[in-house]
Amino acid sequence: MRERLQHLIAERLTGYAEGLGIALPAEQLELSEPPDPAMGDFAMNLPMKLARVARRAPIAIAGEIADLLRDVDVFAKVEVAPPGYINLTLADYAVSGALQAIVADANLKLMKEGVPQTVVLDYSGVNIAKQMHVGHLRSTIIGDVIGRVLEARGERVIRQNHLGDWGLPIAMVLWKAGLVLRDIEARGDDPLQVLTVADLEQIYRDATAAVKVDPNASEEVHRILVELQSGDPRLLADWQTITRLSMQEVYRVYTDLGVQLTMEDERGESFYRDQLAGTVASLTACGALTESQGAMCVFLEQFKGKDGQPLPVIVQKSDGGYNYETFDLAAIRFRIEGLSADRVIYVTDARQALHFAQVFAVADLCGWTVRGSERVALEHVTFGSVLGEDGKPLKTRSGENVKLVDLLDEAVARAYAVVNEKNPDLPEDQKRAVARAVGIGAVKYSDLRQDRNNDYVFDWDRMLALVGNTAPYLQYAHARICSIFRKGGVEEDTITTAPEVSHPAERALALKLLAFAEVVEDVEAELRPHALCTYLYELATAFSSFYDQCPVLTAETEASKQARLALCRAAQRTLARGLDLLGIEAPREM
RNA sequence: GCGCCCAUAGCUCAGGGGAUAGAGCAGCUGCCUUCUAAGCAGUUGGUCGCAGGUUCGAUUCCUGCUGGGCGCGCCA
Repeated sequence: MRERLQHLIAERLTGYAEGLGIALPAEQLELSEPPDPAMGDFAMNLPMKLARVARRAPIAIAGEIADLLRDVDVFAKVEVAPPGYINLTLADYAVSGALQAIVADANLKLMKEGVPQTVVLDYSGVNIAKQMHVGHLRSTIIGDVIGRVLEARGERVIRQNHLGDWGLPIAMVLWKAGLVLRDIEARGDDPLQVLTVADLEQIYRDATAAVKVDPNASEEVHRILVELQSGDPRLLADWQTITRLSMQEVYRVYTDLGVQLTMEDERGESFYRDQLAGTVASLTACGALTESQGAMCVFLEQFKGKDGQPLPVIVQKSDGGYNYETFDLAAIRFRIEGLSADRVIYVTDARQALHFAQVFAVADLCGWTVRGSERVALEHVTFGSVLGEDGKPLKTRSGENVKLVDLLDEAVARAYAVVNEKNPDLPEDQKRAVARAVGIGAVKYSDLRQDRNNDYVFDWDRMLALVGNTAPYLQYAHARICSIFRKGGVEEDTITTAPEVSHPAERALALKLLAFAEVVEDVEAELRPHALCTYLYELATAFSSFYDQCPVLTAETEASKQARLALCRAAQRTLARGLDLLGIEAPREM
């Protein structure tokens, strides 16, 4: 709607602008919301911008522009307000018609025009032999929302779960896990049944403790890493077991969270093991490599270290092994050549910003990102850390952090207590389903609603809140609409009436609904899910207010009832779709 | 030392060159014989960290400072 108005107004004012000697592109027209809805539906500050170049009073220009817009059909009211605003009120038919056009589209006008891009989306990136704790939530759910939004816009998304499955920590676990596994096999048991990731974590902690005090142990672990990476069959078999054991627990969490990653998306560090030597060779071929202190490095002038000297990107360690720089470089090549990516998005915490900036620069340096006349975009989508009560980021492997499964269990338990109290007549299995949707939704939303760049201190009550600006508030609005349909015996798919927009609350709701597509566009452009949360909260607020003031089933006339039902239908579909983009369920009853 | 991010109401956060800076929580007042009160309506609460600069206009952009977080050679 906003975009259509911009073009319409730009067209109308072309002649006027030319008179002032100014070109007027539609995008340059800023249409904002007036501070008070009573002033109008849209506000334009163009007169103040023109006043500068025209060297005339803004208010006079506003008056002239208002006169030019006054006879446009879609405007019911065009008013000038000091110091130089023009407030526009749309005709009811225009609002209603625009909303009807959106609802007529199965995708609510989210799909973009043009050829889809292939977007490789790297997120979650869980570590093997480590339980997911609250710090792992962010990459997983922010990445998931980005994937859903890109797909809704029509892009082809290839998800990649870059597992931490081939580094030193794995060697630590393998070192101590061998005996445990032999023991289990001797008893004829299946390790996948009897071992848990918590066990692996304990093994890891024991190993790190041993390595700390014993230099021989450290050597042993490094030897194991080399043997694993050179294909020792026994170690590989154990590694496989540990990986599957870890991932089976990860998938339980993904399922709880409604995260769309599957085994097909698993492309961990180990996947690139046979491409590492080739990657280094390719760097040599492009003349980027230098040896320094026994390690093979790429030095980039733009990155300086503490001493002010250029910082190396180490791609092969002095012991001949590879590190995560090499894995990421190999992954870039694979994603561009093997997966035909037009764009690669990394959803990783902000602390890795330097790492990715370096790795991207190396890829550019060697021309890997050039394809024909196009350049493949490599983007790091950063996010802040989850901090402990001391204000420090949660340590990755400390083991004292709140486990994700515990957080989700608690969330569902608290939600169940509320469902049980508010809606005791609901069948038991439905109560459980609602509790899951509400509890998990609350956790995801509490993270997503905040700008991703900010750190936050982990807090149970904040993450599990069920009132105020939370997922349950949005779900509640949705459930209330469904309840109207249920009580009224309404076949919602058969609604074809135009929505009603005469009451201020109806109008506010309708106008909010008109903005859905542009918000999703914005979320896509900036890769910032919290903008969608903000919008959906405002939408739910507009609905709740409408719900309070405008009876639907007992509306004064049958025509009004039908038109309000149409408005409800639009709100319900938009809320459901918006929640779906956030990966949050929208129960029809709660 | 260099680099990145951050500072807005008691708390948690939106906003981002333009009209009286907005929500949630907490506090106070009303509203359930009428579509789910997980709600609605109202109200209290702010020198937008400090100092300069650009601009008709700065909380928003620029510079400096203060205070926090993070990163900076063989962990990932």
